[in-house]
Amino acid sequence: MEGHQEQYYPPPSTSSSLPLLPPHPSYLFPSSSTSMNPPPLPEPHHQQQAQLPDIDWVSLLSGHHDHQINNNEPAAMVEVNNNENNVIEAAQEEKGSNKRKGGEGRKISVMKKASRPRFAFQTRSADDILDDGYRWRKYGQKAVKNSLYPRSYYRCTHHTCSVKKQVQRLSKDTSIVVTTYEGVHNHPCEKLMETLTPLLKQMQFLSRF
DNA sequence: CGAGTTTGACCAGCGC
DNA sequence: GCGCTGGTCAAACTCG
Repeated sequence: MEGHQEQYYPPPSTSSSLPLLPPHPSYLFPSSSTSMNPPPLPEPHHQQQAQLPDIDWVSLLSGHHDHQINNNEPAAMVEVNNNENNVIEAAQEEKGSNKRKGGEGRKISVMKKASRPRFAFQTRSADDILDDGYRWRKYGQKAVKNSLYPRSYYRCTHHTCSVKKQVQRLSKDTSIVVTTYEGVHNHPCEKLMETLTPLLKQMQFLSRF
């Protein structure tokens, strides 16, 4: 686990009743529909403790399933802050020249994985896919050990954006969907722009008077 | 026909 | 070294 620094939301030591929210688009956009209802915020920490089953967050975030979190409190949200470096772009360039399935490309993607911030959070939803305002393309699905439900892998469809997310439903509580975001979008959210553009125009119009 | 999804194959990392 | 597992690729397929 070198190069990883895990942060928990909320931090185990805090007594605040509301969790800190990571800068994540799902908190800006409605889920599961195009309505403007508030997005599904994580429940307060004490409620999480009472209701949610144990989740192997380390496994979720690191892709490794044998580790355990020492802290006994289940986290509502976990951020893994890695050192941001420029491996990503270098990797993408090299990836383009690599036509082989797996192989070197795989090695590069692992480097990428170790260098990007990741946020995991869970929501209660009947739908696996949260409508977070961005467009995603599914590129894989895998059966996961100790889980009845497969894990789905998505990539942001924006051509300059390499953000990924994993979506998995908990087998212990099938109403809970765990979403792990990897990376940060380098472009505005399409739905946010769609929503705000007419408002901004109206504001500009009104500000003339 | 283009964009997105499905799915089997491949590879790397890790534990034993 | 081997087997297991997670993550990714890419051809085939589906859908609007």
